[in-house]
Amino acid sequence: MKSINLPREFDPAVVFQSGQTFRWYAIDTLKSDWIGIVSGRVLRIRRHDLELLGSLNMNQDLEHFIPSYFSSADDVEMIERSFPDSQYLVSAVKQFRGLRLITQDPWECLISFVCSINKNIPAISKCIEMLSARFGEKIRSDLDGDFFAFPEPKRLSKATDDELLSCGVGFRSKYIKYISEKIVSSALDLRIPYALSYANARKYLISKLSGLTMGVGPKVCDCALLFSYHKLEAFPIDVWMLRCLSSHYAKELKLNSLMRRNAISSKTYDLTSAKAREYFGNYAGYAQQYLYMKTRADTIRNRGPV
DNA sequence: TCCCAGGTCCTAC
DNA sequence: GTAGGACCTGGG
Repeated sequence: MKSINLPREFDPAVVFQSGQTFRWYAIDTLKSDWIGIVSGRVLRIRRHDLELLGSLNMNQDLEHFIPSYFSSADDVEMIERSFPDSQYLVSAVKQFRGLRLITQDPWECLISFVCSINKNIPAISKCIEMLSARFGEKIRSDLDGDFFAFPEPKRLSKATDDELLSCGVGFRSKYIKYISEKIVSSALDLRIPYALSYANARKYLISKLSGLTMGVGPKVCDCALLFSYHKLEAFPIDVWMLRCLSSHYAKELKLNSLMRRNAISSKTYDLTSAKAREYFGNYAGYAQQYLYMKTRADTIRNRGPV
């Protein structure tokens, strides 16, 4: 299997620890060697080369898939030049050089971020692994240990509540069921948002999936739009971004007392993310990701791992 | 043991 | 319309 070159501005240790994706694992202490399970494939990255170690279908077209998954067409230098003049953002970009927003499968991304609700990152990864091991197809590979693809909507729609609960999804089980049933019944078509603008794609997903105990609120929706549909204006606001915006951008964004609690209303969310899009520009999603990483790193340095 | 986690939904006011 | 609480479960 010949190896495929990755984008020049790409640091796996940054990209895979940025909370965009939950199925990449460092296999050396220096974090230069990684294994990931992506869309039915087992991939390995060593420095800047990528190999395919296993797949549901060995004839898969990696030459096409890899540039798309790693968003090779993104001109990161141009994106950074488009950012506003902000010292905090400049230092974040410097600290996390090599970051890219990857382009994942929307279904896996959506369910992963539904699983992320009120969980920490290690717990999210574990939950997704358990779902895959229980409901996903086994991937043929030469490596020790078994690898499983992320389960298909059809399989999850048939899962019983007890089966889902055994994977640690907790109260999110009903969300997972509803969403997969909507896809199986064609009431929701995850291909549609590709062709829509950010605003319309968001309207589509929210109209199909918000309320009615579907579990997709503004934050989960923005994560799907940014991390799988590559809508780079999307600016997901979570607890970390709330802290970041209120500590560093309260004046620039004219925010008043965001941090009432560890949550914001959907109206405040929409207002705040609109201001952030205006301030950070067309690539606000990239700015968000740099800021997310810096805010977490600063917090961890001050008070230990979170 | 306790607090909190890449939020969302529901209820009471 | 919105503030406050509940929610499964597990990591630290």
